[in-house]
Amino acid sequence: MIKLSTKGRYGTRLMVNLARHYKNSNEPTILKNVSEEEGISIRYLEQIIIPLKINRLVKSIRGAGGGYILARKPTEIKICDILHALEGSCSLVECIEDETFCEKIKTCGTYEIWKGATELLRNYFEKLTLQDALEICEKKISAAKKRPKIK
Amino acid sequence: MIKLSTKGRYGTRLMVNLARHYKNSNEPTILKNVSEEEGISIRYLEQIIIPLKINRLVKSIRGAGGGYILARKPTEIKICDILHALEGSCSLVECIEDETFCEKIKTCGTYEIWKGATELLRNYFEKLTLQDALEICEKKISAAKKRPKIK
DNA sequence: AATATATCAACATAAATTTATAGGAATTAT
DNA sequence: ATAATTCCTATAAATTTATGTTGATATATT
Repeated sequence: MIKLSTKGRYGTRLMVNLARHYKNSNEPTILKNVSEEEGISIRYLEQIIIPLKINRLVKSIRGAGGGYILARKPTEIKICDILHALEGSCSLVECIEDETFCEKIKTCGTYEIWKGATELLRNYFEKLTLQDALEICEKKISAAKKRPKIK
Repeated sequence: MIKLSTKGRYGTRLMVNLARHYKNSNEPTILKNVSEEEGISIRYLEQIIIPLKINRLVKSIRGAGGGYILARKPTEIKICDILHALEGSCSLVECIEDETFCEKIKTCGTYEIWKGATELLRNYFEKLTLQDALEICEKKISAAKKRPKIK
């Protein structure tokens, strides 16, 4: 019903992946590796990373030894920035961004409901950064190592 | 990026429309009228109302003089019920409903982020009822009447 | 200088899902 | 009987999701 698109999901995972490498070294990360680690095809990643580059969330380095790196520190990249870059909006329904989208706004009983939900989400994603995602991620990985899967 | 589907949007508007008639009389409302008032095709409304009927949010009366009526009072129908009926879930990503959907959950840094957002939304839609939508709607309509559009 | 590695770009296409329309069968009040 | 209405199934159109192809461009390594 309310679904985050694959672009949003994959794009965020791509950014978290870059953030992990960013922390370990400043070497650029190649999409081939991201593809293998995240299980997303390179072709699709190529399409998804374009808006992230346009919005200056990542930098590309061409040629052999090239790849992608974060344009800023993980603490300075909000999840909201990523979602916004990947589709230009974070609103649940078109009419919130574009009031001409639906002529019934003036008497619609649902408009305010979707607007409230959109603001909740926007506020939530404004407060979260890549750093938060990174910390969640590393916590889970180290927990998985300490408690190795039996059987 | 994060979009409410037309089923969710139209279905909720359909329910608000029924709620308005519910208040005024107990006569069943026909989809033809809803279609004209909401600007949504009858054929599409017919499809959308099926899950609402299955989930006992509306009752249908067949034949001439038939139509649809709310199964319960507007105060007793949560927006969450409607959204849930229309797709079986209110979660932003599949993996929250179905943990087998993605094998990377154990180490994914984004899972908790989407889960948090989903819970925010769910909590929000749990607290809102059709009655709330109805009140917003009537407030707007009476405001529009008092202050008629000049020009 | 040649080679290998990557991004970059512009397409094309295919599969899946969502959105929307269409035709007619079944049911019921009048 | 007739008209009104839901109910059921099919299909069309649009969009999203994903892969494939070809080749240009940039750069590190040999």
